[in-house]
Amino acid sequence: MEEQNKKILLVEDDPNFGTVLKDYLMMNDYDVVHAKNGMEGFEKFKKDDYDLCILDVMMPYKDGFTLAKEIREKNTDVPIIFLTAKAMKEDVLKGYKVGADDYLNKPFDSEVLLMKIKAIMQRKATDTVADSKQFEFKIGRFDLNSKLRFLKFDGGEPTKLSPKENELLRLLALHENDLMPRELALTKIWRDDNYFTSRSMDVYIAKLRKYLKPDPNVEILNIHGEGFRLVINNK
Amino acid sequence: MEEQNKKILLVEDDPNFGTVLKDYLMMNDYDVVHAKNGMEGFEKFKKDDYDLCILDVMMPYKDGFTLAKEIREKNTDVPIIFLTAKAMKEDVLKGYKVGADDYLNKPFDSEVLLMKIKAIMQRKATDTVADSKQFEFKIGRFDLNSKLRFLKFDGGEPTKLSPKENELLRLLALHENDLMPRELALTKIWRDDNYFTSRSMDVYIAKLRKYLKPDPNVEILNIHGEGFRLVINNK
DNA sequence: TTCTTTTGTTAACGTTAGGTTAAACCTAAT
DNA sequence: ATTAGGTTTAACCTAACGTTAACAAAAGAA
Repeated sequence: MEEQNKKILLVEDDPNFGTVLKDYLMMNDYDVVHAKNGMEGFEKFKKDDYDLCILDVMMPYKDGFTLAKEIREKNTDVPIIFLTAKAMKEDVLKGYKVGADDYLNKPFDSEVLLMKIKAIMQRKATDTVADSKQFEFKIGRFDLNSKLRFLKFDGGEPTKLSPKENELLRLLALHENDLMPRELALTKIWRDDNYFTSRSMDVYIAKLRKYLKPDPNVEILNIHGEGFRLVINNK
Repeated sequence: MEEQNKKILLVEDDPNFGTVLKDYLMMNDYDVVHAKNGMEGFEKFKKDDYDLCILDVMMPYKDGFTLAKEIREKNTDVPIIFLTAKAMKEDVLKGYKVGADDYLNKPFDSEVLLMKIKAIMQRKATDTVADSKQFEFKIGRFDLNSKLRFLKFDGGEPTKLSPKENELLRLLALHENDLMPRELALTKIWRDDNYFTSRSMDVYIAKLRKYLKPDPNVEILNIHGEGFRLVINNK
């Protein structure tokens, strides 16, 4: 389904090589942002979160090492791979000192780069813990655990929720007693707002109402033409 | 505080080069054990815990790749650096597939090697903290010893586990009652995430469920599209 | 009112993920 | 060579999910 692709920041001043490399990476299911020089690279880096940076060493205005240092100041963890034309020892050492994760001499084999990327990403795979977001909600007599995707009534047997059910209920809970605009759910969960996705959402609202029936103090109200409202009557 | 030196297993068949390298590393405050071939390398590896393995690829009796595979069966986490005379692409790819952390072509500069070692150690320092020392788990009425790879029920006869069975159960136990993402197991244990490895993992889940059957309070639940959850009902 | 649009609900369908068993495939050890 | 242990691939089946259709009921507009 919607498995998020890994995001790569590629900073390479040679437009031909840069474009070819970008296309190659994108063909291999990476989201690539291509910056043409160090300045632009840093701007783009600040604007978004990346899973990996590939930096050319020799660039006008701001070389790869300087850029890497700036990146490291903002983020100690992003893996960095350097690309360099010459195989100079000083450069390699300098690179590792700045916290490089790997090093490649141009010209290099693209498959090798791909393997290195994979290897590096795998190392980082442990850090999935990052978002200790909000996963647990109290909804009347229900408990929603949106990480493990289940709904418990009075602490009894948990009901399993499908991804869509789960996301939708979570969105409603996030807006408890308030309007949850139709459009919000459609763009966030269905990633598209048209007649069919809208109907699909209505189907899911019906499902959720069924799940929530056991507690008469919990209901999902419709606000015609606007969206839905999860109300919890606690007297 | 007595900071323990890092322990390196160096497997290199050229006696001259091996000795020089060993001395150089020891001068830089590493504890180095030098094995002269793959066989000996594996023996030494089994006898002790190492923070890093440096393996020559071309060796008589047992080449570096084979050795690496055996090492990986015992330990999924030790960093491995390959040394090779020729810069063959196939070799490099093979190396990364076996789970190499880095790659060096002979002749190489010793300072470069040192930097690579430092870089790798640093990486491991951050992400190995949490789980590296955890080998024993209580799973309901079972005891899992993931170092010796066996599972005991009620303290009775231990069932031997294969490396994959063991690693998978360990990962599940590490995330007890919580989600163990599919992707995590695939990248950490299978080192690749595709249709087939995913199916392979499912086969192992089935095996584990069989092993765990004797205790009805222990089960592996699936969270569709996300992963698995080892639940232990202790009433 | 009557017409139109939006929402409620159920059922059917197609697709994909997962459960399980067995066979095929290594590769190290005999 | 043969065998045994471990792992992958194949095959078949069931469960889970999401979309769409169909029809009914509300709500709002005319």
